[in-house]
Amino acid sequence: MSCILRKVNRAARSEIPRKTVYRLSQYLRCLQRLKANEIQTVSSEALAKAAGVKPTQLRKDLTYLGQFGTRGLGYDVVQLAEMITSHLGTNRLQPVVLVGVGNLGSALLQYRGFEPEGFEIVAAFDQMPDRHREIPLRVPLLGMDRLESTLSEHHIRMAILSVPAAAAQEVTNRLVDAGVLGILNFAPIVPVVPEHVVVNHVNLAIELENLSYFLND
Amino acid sequence: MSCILRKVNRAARSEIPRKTVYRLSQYLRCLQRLKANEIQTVSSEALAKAAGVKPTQLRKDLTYLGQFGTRGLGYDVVQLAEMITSHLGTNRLQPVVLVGVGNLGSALLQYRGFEPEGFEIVAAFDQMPDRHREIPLRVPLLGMDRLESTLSEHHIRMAILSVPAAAAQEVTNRLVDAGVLGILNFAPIVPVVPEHVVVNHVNLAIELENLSYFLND
DNA sequence: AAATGTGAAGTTGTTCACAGCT
DNA sequence: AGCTGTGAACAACTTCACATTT
Repeated sequence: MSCILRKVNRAARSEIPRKTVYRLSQYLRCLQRLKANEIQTVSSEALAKAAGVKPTQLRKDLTYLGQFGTRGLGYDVVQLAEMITSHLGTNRLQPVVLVGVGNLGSALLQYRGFEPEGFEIVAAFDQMPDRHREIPLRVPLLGMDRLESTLSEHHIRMAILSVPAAAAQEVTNRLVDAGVLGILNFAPIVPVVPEHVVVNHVNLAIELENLSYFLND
Repeated sequence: MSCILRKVNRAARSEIPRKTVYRLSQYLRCLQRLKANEIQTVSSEALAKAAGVKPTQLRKDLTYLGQFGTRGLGYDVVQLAEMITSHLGTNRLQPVVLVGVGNLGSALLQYRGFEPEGFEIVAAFDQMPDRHREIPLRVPLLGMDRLESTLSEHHIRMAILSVPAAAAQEVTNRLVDAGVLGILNFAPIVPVVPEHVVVNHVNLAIELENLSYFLND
């Protein structure tokens, strides 16, 4: 998405750099695989290779969490994983809503990869909830009139936005007014939001286009 | 994908910075909307706002393409769009394959958003092509044994990788050996590839996790 | 007057080189 | 000996200030 697009509207809670936070998530995934294979210790070199970064960068990133390695040996897999989780994880296990169940929205509902990471899509919304869709849905699909009530009922703080460009700003406004603090935006526009709201952008078409640019002719 | 993850394995073809290339795609999308609304001229301030960047950054980015604005006036929408297209677009209208038709792969096949940007998924591959899937597929779904022949037949240069982590490296090797130069990777590992191959990463779970980190408690 | 184009300054992120533990 | 931790050097990216053009 990669890349994909990102935007963070305000200062981070702590002084951990934006990009480091991002990579910590990656490290955590690598550690989880190591743990599954019952590997107990890992060097910065090995872990960095698995995460696709340089060893020095990994070590620098980890210094933001404190000192955790054993010199001459490496890092304890379980301990390091817990360490990262405790920094990243306070906000996890969150309910999320998805707004806009067209092509992409349906696709995202179909995808179950959010759940293992602690995010549950509790409801989906669409202007035409009864429109025929080719896939069976696994969450309640509600009309837009139910948006505000559902958000407040479940104390929703995060939303996935997959509506068409034309509707994105208006829907964003409603989400923000109803208390949403973070939006994962798949719409191909950049919605205007207040300072306290964070928007991360994902645009698969741009990712492909970007990839194609970097191919040699 | 914002983020989402990215990795570019080699020097860019020209001297346009990585991040600028990325933003040029965004500018192009904004220009296309302006064009659709029959707006003929746009200032760096207006276009930058639509793209979610600062005006000076937009102007600096455009510098890499040459001088195109009229001082005191702004940019010609059509002309600027063509300009950007001609820089980004040489590699577009490309056939792409998708490997790994599980949850996420199905979701991506369902999504038709690649096509307007000139990418066509010509075939999908899976280890179990006959496994029951909940959605109807719109492209041929073939077994992995057909991978190499299809790639060479269609002169495929780009692939979307959505296989499980355990299979990702092996599939990547086969893609690379069969001549694939660019991979949009949704698998939660970083595959090792030769220098000349470019991999862009997209990880939706990490995007959500990252978003959640930046919410205030 | 209004807006672009751009060198220079500032900021952020990455890598190096090596000191310091185990 | 091996590997981490980190200040310092380096590189990339962003923003500013303002000259320049229409």
